[in-house]
Amino acid sequence: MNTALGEKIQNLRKELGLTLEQLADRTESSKSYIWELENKSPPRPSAEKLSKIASELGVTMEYLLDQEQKITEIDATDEMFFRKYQQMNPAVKKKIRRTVELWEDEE
Amino acid sequence: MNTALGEKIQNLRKELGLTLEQLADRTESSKSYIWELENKSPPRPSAEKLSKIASELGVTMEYLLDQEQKITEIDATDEMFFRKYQQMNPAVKKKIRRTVELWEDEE
DNA sequence: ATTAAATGTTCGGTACTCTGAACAATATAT
DNA sequence: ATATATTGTTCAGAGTACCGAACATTTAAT
Repeated sequence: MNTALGEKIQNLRKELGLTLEQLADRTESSKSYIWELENKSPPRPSAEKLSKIASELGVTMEYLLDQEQKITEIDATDEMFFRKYQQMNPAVKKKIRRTVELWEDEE
Repeated sequence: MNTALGEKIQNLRKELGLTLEQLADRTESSKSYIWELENKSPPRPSAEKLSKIASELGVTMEYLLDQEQKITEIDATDEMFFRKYQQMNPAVKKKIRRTVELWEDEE
């Protein structure tokens, strides 16, 4: 059985191409526990753990917890793009920003 | 002994003129537990509880937890970039996304 | 000054978080 | 096809989040 929180974590983890162990290491967790969060019900992690996990996945804790789909003006595709962008290293980010500036006025 | 999180909760609670019992009732907690959070060390509440408490106190979980940890605050520059990106028309957005994908693995 | 009401504190117990280590499955190489 | 490295899954147990109920202190009233 799968919960909303578990699905979100798993989706984000895979988007970032991380294994359970990698995410576990980066969040001072065990991989068995990350697995439980993703697959077992109901996951009820500590605020500390969830904070680290959210941070590593590039989202807020609120996003992970929000049961009902948050009604936000942010389009899902854009959001995914932004997460991906955020994870990139500063030099590449800068390059992207400069490039985008060139296209700023394009129709 | 008092921790950062405990102090923040207590300060906010008193600012709002709430008793332990009132805050407990509004967050599906017991007053003894709220007291522990405020006064005992180290407080390590579940994400669920902290979410309700933060919501009731009118702050984010991140604010309550924020101290030395909190690695990935959303960078202001990134956020500005994202705003700009969102305003652009769909065709250009797509072009940007494709470009970024190409640079995804760059050093 | 006494009493009652409201608020805060302590404490024992239950249920659950989180771990390490073993086991299972899948991917990758030879 | 077989071996081995990588990733995912299960599980027993240590430690603690969280509760209810008793106890203590402060506040407010008479």
